[in-house]
Amino acid sequence: MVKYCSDLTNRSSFIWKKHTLPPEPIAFRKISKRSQNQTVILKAAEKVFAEAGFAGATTQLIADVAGLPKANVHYYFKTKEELYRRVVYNIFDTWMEAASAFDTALGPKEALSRYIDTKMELARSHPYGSKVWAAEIMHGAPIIQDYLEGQLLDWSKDRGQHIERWIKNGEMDPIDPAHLLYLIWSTTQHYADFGHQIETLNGGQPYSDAQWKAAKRSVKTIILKGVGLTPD
Amino acid sequence: MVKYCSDLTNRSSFIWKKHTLPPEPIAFRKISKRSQNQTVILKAAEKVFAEAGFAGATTQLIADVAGLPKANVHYYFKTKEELYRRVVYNIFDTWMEAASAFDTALGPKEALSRYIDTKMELARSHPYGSKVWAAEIMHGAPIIQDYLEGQLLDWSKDRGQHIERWIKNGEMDPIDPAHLLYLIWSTTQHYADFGHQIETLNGGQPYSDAQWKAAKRSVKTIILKGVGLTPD
DNA sequence: ATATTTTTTGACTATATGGTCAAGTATTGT
DNA sequence: ACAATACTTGACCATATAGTCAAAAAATAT
Repeated sequence: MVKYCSDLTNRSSFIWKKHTLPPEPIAFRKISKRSQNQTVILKAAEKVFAEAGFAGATTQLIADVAGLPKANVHYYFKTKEELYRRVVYNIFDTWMEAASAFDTALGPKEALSRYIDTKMELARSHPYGSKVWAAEIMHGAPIIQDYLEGQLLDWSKDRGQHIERWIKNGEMDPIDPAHLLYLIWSTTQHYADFGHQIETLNGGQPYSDAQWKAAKRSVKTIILKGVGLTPD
Repeated sequence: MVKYCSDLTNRSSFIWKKHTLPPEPIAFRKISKRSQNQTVILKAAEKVFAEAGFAGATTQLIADVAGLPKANVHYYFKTKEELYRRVVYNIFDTWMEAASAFDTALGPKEALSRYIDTKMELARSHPYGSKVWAAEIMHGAPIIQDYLEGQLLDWSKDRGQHIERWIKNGEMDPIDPAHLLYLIWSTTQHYADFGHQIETLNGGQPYSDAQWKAAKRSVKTIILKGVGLTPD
């Protein structure tokens, strides 16, 4: 895929007076329009898929949230399924990128600690993505199955081997690596997927910065101690 | 609601030859037919809602899974939403019943240990219910919000106070009770909600009895050690 | 036996929604 | 300036589906 500029660049947020300012480079504008609209639509779609599920998400609602007419959404994404695919792929990419925080060059304590932190931050910053992912898996991973069997399996095996090495070296207590990973995944994602429940039990208030910090600390403390490491 | 007999009794599993066997008591049969069909429909609905989501679940599919014509489903449950409500209420009841396994009369080790065991067993025996619950919360708890603010909040507060007492008595390490509960909920439910992912990472094989046992053991080990208790 | 109530079921309807299209507008290339 | 390309959008259509209904069958009561 060719990329002329970052999707994050959003030059349309400026208001250009006609003919009073120099035109942008051609290639830039050409791509910008597409990628700009696609980004807006993808963001809206992620939210709507998360809150209504695939079947409950209507292209009309996605269009409304994106602030575009429905036909325009279909201009950029042929079908609702294609749009959904793109959303799911983006989430998977984000997650795999975060997975690199599990850096086995560091010791178990640092590696696990940083991985948990990263996952918690992702739960906070990408709650919609997390929910879409959860729903995708719960429905049998119709779209992402190949990736599960490929990249995710490889990553899990690799990290599992490092964990087993640490255990053999006496750097942490013996535990089945798979269950440790599941525990980390589930706990961190819970703060996104069940954010509504947590908010309700928090007196209807969303977590403050301090509460997020405390949550991260609590989760890290239990898990690290749980595998025989000493949290700071 | 009047109940003449348990829903679990299923006398239709026998094949009665016409006029060769004595008829069942009238009151029994009258209710039996209703509750029997309702039970079948509710079970089918739970599965379909879990696998397709509320919007994706069609009454036709629910009827097919239940082995009945669609109109018959609507005879027992006026609307799809009513059927969904009943499914969600049943799940909540099951969960609150399991919540009593968190018996604070026992010490922290036994209480937590049994609660985790019970939740793990529930994840294994009621995976569909768990998924429906997860989706309900992820979509903002449109149906179950009142129960979250009532029963679940009360239960959590109560158990939280007991945990704090244990901590004060030096029976376990200091930890915010809310995060401990979330960690237990998320981890145990993960084995239901993300069962598909776990199965994929398990070489496409569902967990055997031994694997479930090992999973329970691993989860209990990490959590108990994580709060300063010594697992067996 | 007969009346009454409950259950069954195919056929039907109203509506919502994914997707199309063609006509128009804006942008870009020469 | 002009042609070509890319984007926009209201109107439209085919289909799927929640829910209805009436007529019949079965079960139950008297």
